[in-house]
Amino acid sequence: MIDRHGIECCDTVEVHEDLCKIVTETMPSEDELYDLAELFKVFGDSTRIRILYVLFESEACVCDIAACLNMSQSAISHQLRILKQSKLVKNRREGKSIIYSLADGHVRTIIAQGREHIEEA
Amino acid sequence: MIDRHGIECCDTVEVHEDLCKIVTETMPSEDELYDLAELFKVFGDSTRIRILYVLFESEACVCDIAACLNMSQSAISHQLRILKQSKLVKNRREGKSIIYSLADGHVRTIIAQGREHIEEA
DNA sequence: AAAACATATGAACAATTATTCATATGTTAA
DNA sequence: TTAACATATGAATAATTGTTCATATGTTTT
Repeated sequence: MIDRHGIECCDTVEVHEDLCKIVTETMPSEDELYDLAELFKVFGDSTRIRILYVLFESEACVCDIAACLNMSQSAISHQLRILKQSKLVKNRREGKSIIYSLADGHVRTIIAQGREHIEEA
Repeated sequence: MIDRHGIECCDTVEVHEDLCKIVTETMPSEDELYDLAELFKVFGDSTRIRILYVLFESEACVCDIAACLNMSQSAISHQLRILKQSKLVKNRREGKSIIYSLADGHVRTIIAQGREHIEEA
């Protein structure tokens, strides 16, 4: 049995083909897989996770977050942009400041599940 | 008010300092933040997500997974190594093959939450 | 109006990473 | 033992990404 890369494959052909059939049926679309990976990439940076932990406690403006995390305004602003693009965070203007807050309950759940996994392992 | 980067910060000093205090208390340790980010990075690649979707259906050997996803054996093997390091996947030998399977229920939960978030947005 | 404040953003650089290619390791069959 | 099979892995390359620096945008105060 030869796959499309020209590599011979192991001999359990029946199981093999059944599995491929089921998988191609249940696998999300290319677009959705891409979006999913993009979403998890956003969680894959400790600066962004720290920002989310700040917002777990309270909404906050950019300079508050920067001060709490002891990082530059620019770095935080760039990261907030990414968090906002993936709709994990929303913002509103209040005078000169822009106040950021969590957009969604999923953020907490996803991070909680991640921590559980790590603690178990 | 000047933060440690020498940038002037906004004027709401009281709220500001209270928030910083609470945040530093509730924020996980540096090590745990790093581990968390590392874990989510693993989900942040569509090839690895596809591999997980294969394993949602059934345990499978490397060449089965490669064939299902139409990718090279080497690419899949490299990615399985990363999935195993983060304990999302486990393996056992069976003759010439190495059979991979999900290590944990958290994998399904985390991916399900991710999909929910995307569908809502 | 100008000055000060708060945030956003483009360019650049360093660091990380996914895949390919070649090859090594380990298992089974002849 | 030798050949074939299944998987793992090191090196190399291309692509992505986080931060800094400089500067732009938008708001408020004087």
